[in-house]
This record gives sequence, C-alpha cells and structure tokens, in this order.
Amino acid sequence: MVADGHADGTVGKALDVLDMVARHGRPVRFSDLLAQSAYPKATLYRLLQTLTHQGMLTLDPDQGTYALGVRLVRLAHAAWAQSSLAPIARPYLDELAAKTGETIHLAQLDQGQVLYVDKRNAAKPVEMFAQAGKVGPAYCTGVGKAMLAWLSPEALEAALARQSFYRHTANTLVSPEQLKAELQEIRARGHAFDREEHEVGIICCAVPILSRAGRVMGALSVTSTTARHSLESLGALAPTIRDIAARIAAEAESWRFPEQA
Amino acid sequence: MVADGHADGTVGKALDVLDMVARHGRPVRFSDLLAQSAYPKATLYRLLQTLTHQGMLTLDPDQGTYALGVRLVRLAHAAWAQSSLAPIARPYLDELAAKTGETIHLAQLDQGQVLYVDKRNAAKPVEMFAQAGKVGPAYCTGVGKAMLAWLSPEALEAALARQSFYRHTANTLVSPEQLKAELQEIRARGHAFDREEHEVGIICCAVPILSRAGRVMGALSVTSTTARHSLESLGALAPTIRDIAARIAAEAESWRFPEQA
DNA sequence: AGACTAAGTTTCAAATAGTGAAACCAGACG
DNA sequence: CGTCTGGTTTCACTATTTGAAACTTAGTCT
Repeated sequence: MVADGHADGTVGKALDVLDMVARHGRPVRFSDLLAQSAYPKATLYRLLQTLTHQGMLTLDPDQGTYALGVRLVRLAHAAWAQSSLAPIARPYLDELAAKTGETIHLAQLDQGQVLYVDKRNAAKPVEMFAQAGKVGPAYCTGVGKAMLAWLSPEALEAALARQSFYRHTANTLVSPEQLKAELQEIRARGHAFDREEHEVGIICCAVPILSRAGRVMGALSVTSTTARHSLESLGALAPTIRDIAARIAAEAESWRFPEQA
Repeated sequence: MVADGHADGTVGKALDVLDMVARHGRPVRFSDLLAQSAYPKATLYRLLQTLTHQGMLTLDPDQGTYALGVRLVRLAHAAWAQSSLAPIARPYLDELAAKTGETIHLAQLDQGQVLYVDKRNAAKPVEMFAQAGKVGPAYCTGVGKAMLAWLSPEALEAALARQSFYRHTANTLVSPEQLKAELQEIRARGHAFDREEHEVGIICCAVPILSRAGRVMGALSVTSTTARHSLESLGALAPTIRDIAARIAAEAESWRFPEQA
C-alpha cells in the first residue's frame, strides 16, 4: 500500500516495513521487500536489522528470510486483551450465539475498515485467532455500516474516503451518496442490514456498540444465509442483539474507569 | 523493565514504549508512563504521539489514556499465523491431546523467555488468545529447558543471562551451573522433565521442535499433576511427544520453501 | 476571585541518528 | 576462473531526534 500520507519519522518507516512483511503472509527475502519498498537498499536493510534485533521480525538464517517475530505475538496478547472489546464481550457472544444459533461477529473500526475481533461459528467452537484479526470492507457489511452510521461527520468523511466502493454483488452500494442515505435509515431504524451486499446469499443484522457519550466502540452482528433466514426474521432478532450490545457497552465502560489512583 | 541493554535508535525506544503500555494491561495516563520510563517528558510525549498517529496506540480523548491500538491486533493476526508454529501444529496438538488426555503446551523462545503460542486444556475446549501469548520463565519449565538444551552456546549464554533464577519451589534450579548440567542430561535423554520446579504438584515432559538443521523452533509438552502421574509414567509418553514434534517440525519446514519464484 | 499546582503540550538550538550512493564481499553459476 | 546476483558495510551529508525550559490549561486551595 502506498496510502499512508505521512510516514512520520523513522518509527513510521519501521512500522511500514513491518506491515510489508505482514502483508506477504510468509517469510520474505530481502530482495523481495526491496522490490516493493520505496526505501533504498541500505535504509531498508538497516530497518530490517533493527526490527529483527528488536524481536519484531525473525531472520531465518538458513533461507535468509524475514518473518514476523514472536514479540508481536506477545504484544498481540496484550492488545487483544486490553484494547478490543473482545475479552469483555466473550460471554455475551456466547449467549447470543446460543440464543440465535447463528454466526456472530464482533468488529471494530480500524482506519475505515472493519476489523473482526471475535466470532462465534454457529456449529464449531471458538477459532479465535484464525478468524479474528481479519479485516474487511466497511461500506458493504452489516457491522461496517452499523459503525459508520453513528460516526461523527468528520470521522465519517475520513472513513468514506477510504472505501473502495467496489461492486461485490448487485446489491452493493457503490457511491458515498447511496451509502449516506442508507446510513441515515440505519440510524433511524437502530440497526443495519446486509442485504447480500458483500456476498450473495449472505445476510446479516448488525447493531453498533456505543459508549454512553455516543462514541462508536464497535458493532455486533448475527449473520445467516438467505436459505435459512429472511431479512424480516433477522430483523426480529434486532432487539436481542441490541440488548446484548448495550450490556457489552455498559461493561466496557465500567471497565475503563477503575484506574489506580 | 530496564533490561534491554541496547535500545537501538528511535525505533527501539518506540517499541520499548509500546511494551510499556502493553505491560500495564489497561489504559495508562501519560504521567504514569512518564514515571516509569527513563525518557524525558518531551521525548516520551513525542514517541506516544507517533505511535498513536501510527495506530499502534489509541488515545482515549476523554480520559487521556493510551491503550494498544487495533493495528497491533491486525499485525498480531499475521504474526501468529505466519511466525509461530501454532497454525501448523494445531491438528497435531489435537491429536496429542486426544492421545494423552492431558494439558498440552506449545511454546517458542522469545528473548530468553518462554512464550506459549498454543495450548490444549485436557477438559475445556480451545481458549486461544486468553492463554496463548502468555510468557513464562525458561529455566524452570519443561518447554523452556527443552529449548535451552538445544541452543547454540552463544544463544544459550544470551538466554541464561536473562533468567532470574528465582526459587519458585524446592526443586527449582537456581544457578546457571545447575541448569547447564541439567541441560546436558536433557540433551542426552532427548526430553526434559519439569520436576515441580515451577509449581508444586505440576510436572511435565517436554521435547524440543528442531529444524532439520538443528535449530530450535519451539517445544512441545504434556503437563500433568503429581496426583495423576509420576515422572516415569510421563516419561513413557516421551516417544509419542517426540514423534508429534518431529511431524510438526517436518511440516513447518516444508512450509517455508514454497516461495514464489 | 486570585494564586498555586499538576498534567499535558510546544519551542528551539545542539547533537545525534538516519540516509543512500557507491564500494565491497561471498557464494552460485557458467 | 571471471561474472553475476543478493546481501552487507562505508562514510560524508543531512534530517530527525533530543530535552531543558517555557508555556498552557484545568483543577484546587485559601
């Protein structure tokens, strides 16, 4: 990605390199990275060295390939436990999954994208990391729209600017205008639907998780297939979902306060 | 922690700050961080700003507290999937758990510490993130000793320097000398025991996961209680564990090769 | 109110750390 | 053997980082 307007300082560059390695998904050779990066050989080399030395990357000496380091896994543990709603929401997700018997998603907004932080898979037991951590588009998913709908005007603009508006299906909303109209409806209704906008046959009903102050903390959704549910029957679940979302919000907030004096 | 001998460059400092936030476990105020960090006010301030700007941290504007950011969760996903043995080892852990009916640990070495990357909990189903990602000491755990035993002399020294040698129980090995002697035995025997060295009543049998070249990739252990098992009966499982470890190693290695030409 | 204090933010010259073109080295290849 | 290709190191040049101190809020006390 060439996006990042301002890669502030060395730290920004280093993190950029980290992302680059992460994006590859498997061990990368120096020259592969060099080909993609905008940085000159020596710079990239030093950056990689620093990151490796710091344990954020590991260098396989045999193949000369870089991969993400274990230090990240450690940080991950902390990040997931503290920054996201996931640990708090866990029992509530279980409850919602039990009640509905459908797939549950818990997501947060990250740079205009939907980041799934937890999931319940109707049939199968938890599969945490393998599924959580994934990112998806905001403009054409239930959780995405639910979060966008309650964003402040400025935040919304920033987020909209990052949407691709790629037409995944016939129902995908492909312009900011269409989307804004839909967001207004969502706000009025209190919950968002995914009308097969991302994948044909997949529908969902999503509600935002809002702080008392009205800040968007995340979103919660129940997903199903057109074979098993209609939008109406999913909509009937909305009160239940909203209730769970409210309880998650309440707990998340009470959790932030008890700082040590 | 004031450990890190050489916090190379700005990147090192930034990551150090990240760790600091992670260590706290909950949103931290600027001044709290300032109290702990060795860095002067302005420096710390700028580092925090950069990290926040980069999405590695999030600043709660209401409370003025910093927490780990979502970008980290995203990286985490990639890190866990690519850098750790966990995704590869998963089915094998299931197999081992089924065979033994005991608690299984999969760990890797991170800066001289044991990092648990996956776990099977005899009774309960997977609890990924809640458990994986934790760190523990190397000198007094089965997996730790199993990994140390196959380290190169230099790497071993580096790792030893990072051990606290705190006496957790009467059986804890509390000096590098004792530990080195033990490591030699472990190497000869092919597997390590935890003889209640970390917690009374908890024993385990661990084997290293080695690459073909002999590099330590991780370790695998079966843990039990003195109530259910003796060291001998655990030792009887060693061949099974070693077999699984070998299969994990084999798959991990074959996985590294298929680079795109 | 007005003076104090604590917490966070900004400044600015000095110093440090980062840059990158080019030279270098090592092993693979023909 | 020369010649590559991929990786590592040098070194003079520069941009970034540094941190003491000054400043700005937002509370608190009298």
